[in-house]
Amino acid sequence: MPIEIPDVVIDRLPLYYRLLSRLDSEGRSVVSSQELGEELGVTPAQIRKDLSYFGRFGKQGRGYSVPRLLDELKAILGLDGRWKVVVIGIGRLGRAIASYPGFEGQGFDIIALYDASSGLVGTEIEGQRVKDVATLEADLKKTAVDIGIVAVPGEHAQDVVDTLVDAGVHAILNYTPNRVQTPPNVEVRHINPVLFLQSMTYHLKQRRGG
Amino acid sequence: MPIEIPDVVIDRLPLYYRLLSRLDSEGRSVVSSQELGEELGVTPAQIRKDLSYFGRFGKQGRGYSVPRLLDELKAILGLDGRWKVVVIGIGRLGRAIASYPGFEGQGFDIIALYDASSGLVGTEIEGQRVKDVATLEADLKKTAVDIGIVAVPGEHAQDVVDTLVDAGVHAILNYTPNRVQTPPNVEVRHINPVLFLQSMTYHLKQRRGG
DNA sequence: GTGAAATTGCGCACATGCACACAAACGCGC
DNA sequence: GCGCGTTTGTGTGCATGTGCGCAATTTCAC
Ligand SMILES: NC(=O)c1ccc[n+]([C@@H]2O[C@H](COP(=O)([O-])OP(=O)(O)OC[C@H]3O[C@@H](n4cnc5c(N)ncnc54)[C@H](O)[C@@H]3O)[C@@H](O)[C@H]2O)c1
Ligand SMILES: NC(=O)c1ccc[n+]([C@@H]2O[C@H](COP(=O)([O-])OP(=O)(O)OC[C@H]3O[C@@H](n4cnc5c(N)ncnc54)[C@H](O)[C@@H]3O)[C@@H](O)[C@H]2O)c1
Repeated sequence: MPIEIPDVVIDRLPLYYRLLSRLDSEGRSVVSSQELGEELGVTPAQIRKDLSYFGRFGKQGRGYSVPRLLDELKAILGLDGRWKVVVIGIGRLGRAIASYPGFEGQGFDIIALYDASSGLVGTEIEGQRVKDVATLEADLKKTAVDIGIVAVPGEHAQDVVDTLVDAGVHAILNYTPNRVQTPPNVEVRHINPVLFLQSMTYHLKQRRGG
Repeated sequence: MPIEIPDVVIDRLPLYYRLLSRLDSEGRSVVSSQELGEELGVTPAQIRKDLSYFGRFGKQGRGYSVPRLLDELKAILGLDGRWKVVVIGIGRLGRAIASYPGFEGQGFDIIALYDASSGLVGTEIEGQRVKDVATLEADLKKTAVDIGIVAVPGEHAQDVVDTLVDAGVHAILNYTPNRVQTPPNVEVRHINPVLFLQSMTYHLKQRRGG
């Protein structure tokens, strides 16, 4: 690997991908970095530079072929296959996640749901039988899973993550407010709406007080 | 305002705040930037510099008083009062949000729930009567609201946001996958788990393919 | 076929954010 | 009250990321 690709670039690619998907479904065949930039609120130069890390996909004087660029991004991000996902913690949030069509639609197959409550285990949620979290470890050893989505109460997050990581899961989406420790070769993303609210209140306060 | 405070700094303050809250509840009275840094995975210098934008809260040779620093952060972030929040779209996700105790516990009062479905309007969710979204505009004019949480289907997000913004709401937490346009004086945060998954798959692919 | 308009890819300069390192300040033990 | 270990606040250099500007290339009209 000659050049190292910055993480900020990787984080922007899904945004490009999403916009390209929309343009493609609208039948657009060509688009310029200018137009992409306007739509996403970033500079055209930014987009061109980001894409140039991976190849020369555009044509001068014309722009980018929408289906071509979409395919390239698909390959770069690994969205040309399907990924196996499990959800742990099928409470109110977990149920919303399990029923969200946006995951399946984007190549993420929710192959199992896990909970610890005896009242829930065995029931059907969105056509899936909820399994006992006690069987998670054994299941993971039988069937490799790519991504774990964690929606248990915060105090159990680390335990669940440890089980996932020990069984070879290398990507975790953590909905609990607790930070979890993982080895460096595991990707973790935290979703905590309260942190967003708290940074917004700073700005609200600024606007008022001056 | 002599110095401009970078947004990245503001975004880190809630992390510090959360850790300080925990330490405070554990009875800790003093903490060093070293220890804060270890816990959060950032350098001690980073933390000291961030805090120094707002004042000199530490004591050399000792560290920071936990209750003192907690109070300072509370004041800086505007968490010393309460904020009025409404949730629009009381589907599966909206219900999970409405029932999440983490908002009330941090000073965010969910004062009303809105939906468009006649089947939902009038029903009780978590002790709140679901109101008709048609009354949102009029309600906002009567009672000022600080933050709007949007959990409607993506295609209605812009409409709902326009209503909120027109009525003077300056902070929006958008759970839909659609980006929304707002004037520059409105704070918007997007929560889109799919974007996280898609950046994680890039890294997963890297690890496999090399 | 030729000139004009458009748009990419990229070198380069600038801005921003981060970590280091150190003087100044504090607490504690004796 | 003095010296030693600790830790802050900040000046400074460095790395990283962003935007500008332009040559090279392509399209299109006539
Ligand atoms: N509801 C929200 O909008 C929201 C928002 C942000 C964060 N969160 C976080 O998401 C998590 C879940 O929230 P919720 O509202 O769905 O809570 P919930 O109480 O409705 O659901 C939690 C579920 O996890 C199960 N569980 C408990 N321990 C478990 C374990 N060790 N293994 C597997 N399952 C276990 C419980 O049986 C329950 O079904 C919490 O950490 C919460 O802080 C929720
Ligand atoms: N469920 C998830 O985990 C999840 C995850 C990520 C994103 N999202 C997004 O969150 C949003 C809601 O998801 P959901 O699973 O709760 O969907 P849902 O269909 O269960 O709920 C949507 C609710 O919005 C109401 N609604 C529709 N139009 C409205 C309007 N104009 N004003 C007010 N209310 C209106 C509907 O009556 C319904 O009750 C969607 O945009 C979805 O893409 C959901």
